[in-house]
Amino acid sequence: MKLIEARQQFISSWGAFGTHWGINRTMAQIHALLLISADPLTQDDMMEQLNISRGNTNMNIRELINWGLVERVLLPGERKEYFTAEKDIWKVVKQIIKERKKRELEPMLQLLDKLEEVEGDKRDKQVKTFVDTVRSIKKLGRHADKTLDKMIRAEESWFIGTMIKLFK
Amino acid sequence: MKLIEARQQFISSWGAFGTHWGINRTMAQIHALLLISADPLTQDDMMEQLNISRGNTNMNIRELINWGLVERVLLPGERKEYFTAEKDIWKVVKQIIKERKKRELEPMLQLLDKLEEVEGDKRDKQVKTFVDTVRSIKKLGRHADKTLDKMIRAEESWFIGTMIKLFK
DNA sequence: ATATAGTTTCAATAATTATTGAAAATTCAA
DNA sequence: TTGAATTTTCAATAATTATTGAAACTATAT
Repeated sequence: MKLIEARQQFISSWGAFGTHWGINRTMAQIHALLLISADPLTQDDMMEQLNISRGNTNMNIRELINWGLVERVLLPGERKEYFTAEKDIWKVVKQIIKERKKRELEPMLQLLDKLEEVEGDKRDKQVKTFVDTVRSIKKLGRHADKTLDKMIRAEESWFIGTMIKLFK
Repeated sequence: MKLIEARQQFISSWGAFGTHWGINRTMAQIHALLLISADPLTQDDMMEQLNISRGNTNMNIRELINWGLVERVLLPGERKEYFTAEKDIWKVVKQIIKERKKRELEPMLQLLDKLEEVEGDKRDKQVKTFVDTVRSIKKLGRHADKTLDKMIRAEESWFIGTMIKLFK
């Protein structure tokens, strides 16, 4: 397979993969393109390579910057802005975990705290089932939260080494 | 907060949560409803409680069954089908991991194997960047795959105990 | 200051995805 | 069998989400 075709496939499946995880296709494709580009790219480079409009490109680049996955690079003497993605995949994964934890897991845990205090007689089967479900989700959620916290701070080598020992 | 309101909030946020992870709102809401229902429900129960059509209910129940999160229950003497969700949250999490691993992680790893064999001179900067990126994603992906395999087989108590020691 | 290159915004539109509801198929009891 | 109850399918429609492109804005060079 030629490089050009392999790149195309990579970008396209990264995009499809993203959509399965609640990330829009274009955002995932821009990320993919930057991951496999040796040098920083301009908006126009991305528009051309991915066949997308200027507005779409711009919005999704900024979203990737918000996620901490892409950064602006200023090349000396150049007027245009360039963009580059973190290439260290372990760092990328940690960054995504960090963001999703903050955006989704933490608010969910806060809600569960509130819902656990529902009024009513625990001898009522419906009340009991509700409270039990909320409690058990909360318990697992809190463990996940702590575990992910530690992962975010861990080195890849440590992580992989430990996992190998643990799960051998 | 009254039970009725708490249930409503739980269902609604479980639905919103799902949409952030590529799961459709209705499917997540049906799952939520079953999780907090003491007894099995019929399609009509769900239609009424969630205000959704028969077709939508039916399709999403079957999808939940495909995911291994819900099962049909036949009550003696009853003509109608009843449905119930696994209440053990650790089992639910393991089942979701198992399915997503099979549906998304494994095909991605297969693709990466193929893409790694791209033609071209490794001294070419573009080729090198592409291959390096593919390799590093593959490496981390394989570790994740193995780790998740072990998780799927683990007991919750074992998992939590180990994680606490590990990450204390 | 003005012109030009570059970036951002956002209303309009397109594309995608979810939902409905009625018809078809299935199941089961009489 | 027949027919009522129940489940399933799927074309049509609605709702949601993504994308465009042109205008507004900003930064920089002359």
